[in-house]
Amino acid sequence: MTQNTETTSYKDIKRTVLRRIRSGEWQPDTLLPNEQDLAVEFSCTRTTVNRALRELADEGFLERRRKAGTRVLSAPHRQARFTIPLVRDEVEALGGTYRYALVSQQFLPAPEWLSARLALQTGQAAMHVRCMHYSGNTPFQFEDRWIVVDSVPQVKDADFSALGPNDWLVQTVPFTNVELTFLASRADASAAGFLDLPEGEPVFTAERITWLQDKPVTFAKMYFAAGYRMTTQF
Amino acid sequence: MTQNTETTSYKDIKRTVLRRIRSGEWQPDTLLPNEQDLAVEFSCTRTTVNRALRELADEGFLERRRKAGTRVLSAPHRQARFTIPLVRDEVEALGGTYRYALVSQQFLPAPEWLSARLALQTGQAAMHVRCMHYSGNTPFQFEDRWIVVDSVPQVKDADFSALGPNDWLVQTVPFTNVELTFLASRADASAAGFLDLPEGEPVFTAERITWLQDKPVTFAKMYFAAGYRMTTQF
DNA sequence: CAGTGGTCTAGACCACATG
DNA sequence: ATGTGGTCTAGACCACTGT
Repeated sequence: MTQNTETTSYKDIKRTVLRRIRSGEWQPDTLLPNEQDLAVEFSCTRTTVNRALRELADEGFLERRRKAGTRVLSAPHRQARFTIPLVRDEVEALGGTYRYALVSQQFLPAPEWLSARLALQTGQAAMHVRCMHYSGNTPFQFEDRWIVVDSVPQVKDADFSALGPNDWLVQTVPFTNVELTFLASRADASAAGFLDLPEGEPVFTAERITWLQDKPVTFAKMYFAAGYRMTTQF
Repeated sequence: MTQNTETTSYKDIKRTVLRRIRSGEWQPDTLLPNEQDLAVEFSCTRTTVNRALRELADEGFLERRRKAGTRVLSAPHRQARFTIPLVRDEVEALGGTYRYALVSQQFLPAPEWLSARLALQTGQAAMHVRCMHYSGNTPFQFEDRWIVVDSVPQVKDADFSALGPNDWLVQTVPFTNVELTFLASRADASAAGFLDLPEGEPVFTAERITWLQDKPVTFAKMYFAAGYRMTTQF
């Protein structure tokens, strides 16, 4: 029997199981039939059932334990997954027209706080870029970014007046590790000015540090406009 | 050949591949050998290699396309995964001693903003609970929660003086859907008081709405203490 | 067209946790 | 002690897509 005829595939099984959970047929805490029985019900091998249930467990819907069996999770320990879209995509998804503007671009020795944060040598060269992302003419995000010159020598000749530093980096250097942090900060004078907020206003802020095999590439701080919410459903 | 002797398992393969990526042996954009060749290298079946590579692709390290092969992702489109731990666990993970305190518990008709948010009938009954979570004697989180009585009738007799409403809910009602939102808000008088902040201070805030099969169960707003950061690495 | 990953089968042994 | 999920094998056919 091949898999593209009327046979049940692991995706069909996932769909069916999910439907039973959402419809309430399998309430939270319900113990599912074991893999062998489900294999009979779906007329496929246990391997296929196993894959379906394993993925549903990965996604946080089921809990599986040897001997105890598989049950519907009542209080999903599910991880929240936030897609971190590119600013442009996010603006357009909200129905706006994306516009980029460079604020300043300057070649400087890394300040002490940055050296400490990224484990740089004192006074290592860095490119400091500040820029704005708009939705139409409404400020959407103010970006304050440092790029480590030793890790990205090409940045000395880069021009960020048309292409944003994030897009430029993605095209130029790969990276292997990312640390992403969310916090609430207070708008300082420049952020407040660019985002058109009173100074001291709460601002949702994301910090992103990127490495290429243990070499720090960039540190970016992104200040979002008033009212920004980061939402996920699961 | 069985899988627990010295044979390579899919986890070994994942580890090895990840090591090669992180060490730079397989730079971003590198094309990996095909599954058959890797199966020979690791002396296992293609099925096993497939599982390892498939999972690494799910986790955002690789990109796989038929005919084109498998390559190392240069700019991972990876989703950020935030584990949302229970407050108690989070406090203890940071080395603190967790302490809970009830602030107020009151049986009220749902206010208009809540009815709108959860699609309730006007004036539907709700339980309003406010409480504090401490790390030692330091405020950690202020929680402001509404529980929909029609969805959770038992809440009429619940007593939140010792057990927090979140723990109580987890033990009492299952839920199937969650919406989680992060934002930066301004500390109002009561949040500021409980968190020991100046009024108007930026506060990292999480909102959580929970449903059981389309019936809204609870709305919770959690205000974190000053300096709170939510971090993930990937 | 041909090469790559995607999936399924049928069977096996094993690890683990519960009763 | 035993039932459940966890994993592997060996082989097969298929789906997609780049050349």
